[in-house]
Amino acid sequence: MPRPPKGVTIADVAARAGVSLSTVSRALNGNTTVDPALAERVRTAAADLQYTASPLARSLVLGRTQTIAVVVPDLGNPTFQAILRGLSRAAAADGYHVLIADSAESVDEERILAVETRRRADGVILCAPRMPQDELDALVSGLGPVVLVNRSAGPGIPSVRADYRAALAAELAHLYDHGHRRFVYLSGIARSVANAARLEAIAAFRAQHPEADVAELPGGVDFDSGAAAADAVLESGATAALAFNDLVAMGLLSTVQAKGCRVPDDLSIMGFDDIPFARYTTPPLTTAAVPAAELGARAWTAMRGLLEGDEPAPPVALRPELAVRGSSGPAH
Amino acid sequence: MPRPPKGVTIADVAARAGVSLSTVSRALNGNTTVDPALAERVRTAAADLQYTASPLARSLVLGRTQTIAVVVPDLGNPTFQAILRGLSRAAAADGYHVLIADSAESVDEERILAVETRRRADGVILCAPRMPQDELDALVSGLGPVVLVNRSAGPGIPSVRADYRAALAAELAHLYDHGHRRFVYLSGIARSVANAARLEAIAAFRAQHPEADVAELPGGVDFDSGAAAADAVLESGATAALAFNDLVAMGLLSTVQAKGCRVPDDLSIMGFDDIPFARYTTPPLTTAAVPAAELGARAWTAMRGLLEGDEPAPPVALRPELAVRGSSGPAH
DNA sequence: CTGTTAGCGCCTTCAC
DNA sequence: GTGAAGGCGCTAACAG
Repeated sequence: MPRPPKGVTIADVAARAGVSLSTVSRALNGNTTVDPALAERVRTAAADLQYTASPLARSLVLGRTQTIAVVVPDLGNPTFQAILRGLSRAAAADGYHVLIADSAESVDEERILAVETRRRADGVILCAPRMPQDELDALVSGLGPVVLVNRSAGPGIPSVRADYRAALAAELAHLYDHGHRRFVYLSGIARSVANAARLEAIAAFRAQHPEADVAELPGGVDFDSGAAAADAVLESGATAALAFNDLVAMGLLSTVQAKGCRVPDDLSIMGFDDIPFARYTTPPLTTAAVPAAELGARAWTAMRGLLEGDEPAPPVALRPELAVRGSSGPAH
Repeated sequence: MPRPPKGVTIADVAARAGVSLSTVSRALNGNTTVDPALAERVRTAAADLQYTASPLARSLVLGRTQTIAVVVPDLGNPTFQAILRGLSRAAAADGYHVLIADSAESVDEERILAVETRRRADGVILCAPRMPQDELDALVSGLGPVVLVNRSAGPGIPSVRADYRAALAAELAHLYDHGHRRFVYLSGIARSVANAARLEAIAAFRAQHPEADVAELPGGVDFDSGAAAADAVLESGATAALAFNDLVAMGLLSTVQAKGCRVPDDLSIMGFDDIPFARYTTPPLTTAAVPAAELGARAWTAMRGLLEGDEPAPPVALRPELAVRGSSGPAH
């Protein structure tokens, strides 16, 4: 029902209203002043025919698609889902559509998809955590309107990110204040910027608290990596474990408990991200709440600015808030 | 780097190769037989100029966009995320792009978005669990290629769904076989088809086992609704609770345990969906594993068939598999 | 204020 | 096999 019967074009409307194509175009776009009587005739004709201008034809002539592309490494990752959600709703509120592309964690695909989707959209919002900096720089340089999520690349490119460094620093400080002196950090992907930021925070912490001991344990990004690290964590003698993200923390939490370790009495565990289920573990997971949906919304805001010809927005760094829950407590 | 400097058009390629526009078009599309030598010249010219045909112009003249639209009620819902993920990857494998639209749980928006995105895409895949059947029928009738997820609407409209009825029946049977006779079902949204399917399964179960008692408790779809139902469940005297979905089950699980109820000894709890975290609760949640990603992939397959002019694919109903984990056990 | 004329960039009959 | 011309549906100069 709600669709134009076959292919009603602007010419049909013009014919029915007894005016020219341009008049229809103008009346419908409220562009130039059109005689109110004619405008009305056009509008009713359009309504009768259920006419809507073809977005394709419009895009071609206007040079803009009212669409933005979003490239993410994995649609299955809760963080990107939240970003996408915030982004999508913010863009929709401004009448923009969202084209998504899942690179399946492949850097090559990320590059290809960015270029390809760019041609169907007015700009691209890029989440490319693993792409080497030089490749990223090269990519964005020729891409037109780009907003980076959790990355940066030169002053002209807006970037929204979560301040991982500050967040991990807050976690460490919180634990330190509660008497913890021996920590273990389960690192994520070694070469990611997100991991680098965590390491910076750790380095600063070590400098500030020479008596504290922060061990690093290589790991992955998922539940299983956390589970796999359980023995090593327990053997380390640490009283507190900081995981690269909530999934890792949950894997660790679940596994150490199964081995008889009491959380938080024997071991405090902190995650990172505050994915929806973090509050539902037993005990609920203490974590740094990354405002992913807001990150997405901010990414859109920056993109909209670019599209409207504003100066590139300054980088925004959202400070994750510490969500203290049951998985962390004082050291014993 | 990887982008055409400004706006390289087919004419530029033609000029550089010393041929006509048509030849370029043909050579690049491998359409008609083109002199191999010329074709090669065209290809190198195109490569030199980094030329790629404008998808917009192509879409306009060809009448297809190589894009499909997906309308979901909430991008934040793990089930739709999984569907989207499977869909997106399957479509990408066939060279199609995905335009997403989040209706924010609004039926009105669903309708509007479906119509609107349809014009920018070759077809739309619709997840509209709450839309009344008559509205749905009216909507799809004029929409062109449509595939429905977890809904159906007439023989011409392909539909992929999870067989919720069979799945809940399997859950009930499993519990019954383990000695349970008093059940409580936490219903989801009353008017949803997904809930109706569950109720059918319950009705059949009651008919088959008159001695069993299945109480219904009205509820919602999220963790909090499950938590809120905890007291009522405990007071009901049931030995097994079946939740509308995993979120509800997790809320219930967490809350009854906090009240001292032992799971599964005092109460067996079963969820529905098998969202990624279901296996990570304590104890791990028994649930019916809805193959959401495959549902998405199948939706794409059906859509591709439509796009290629095949007969509408017959409805597919994927039978969720029972994932028996720690939250369920024999009745005591 | 309105109609006519060019394109936007591409593909596809038509003649050659 | 190749080029020239027309048109996909629409908007933006131009006249009038």
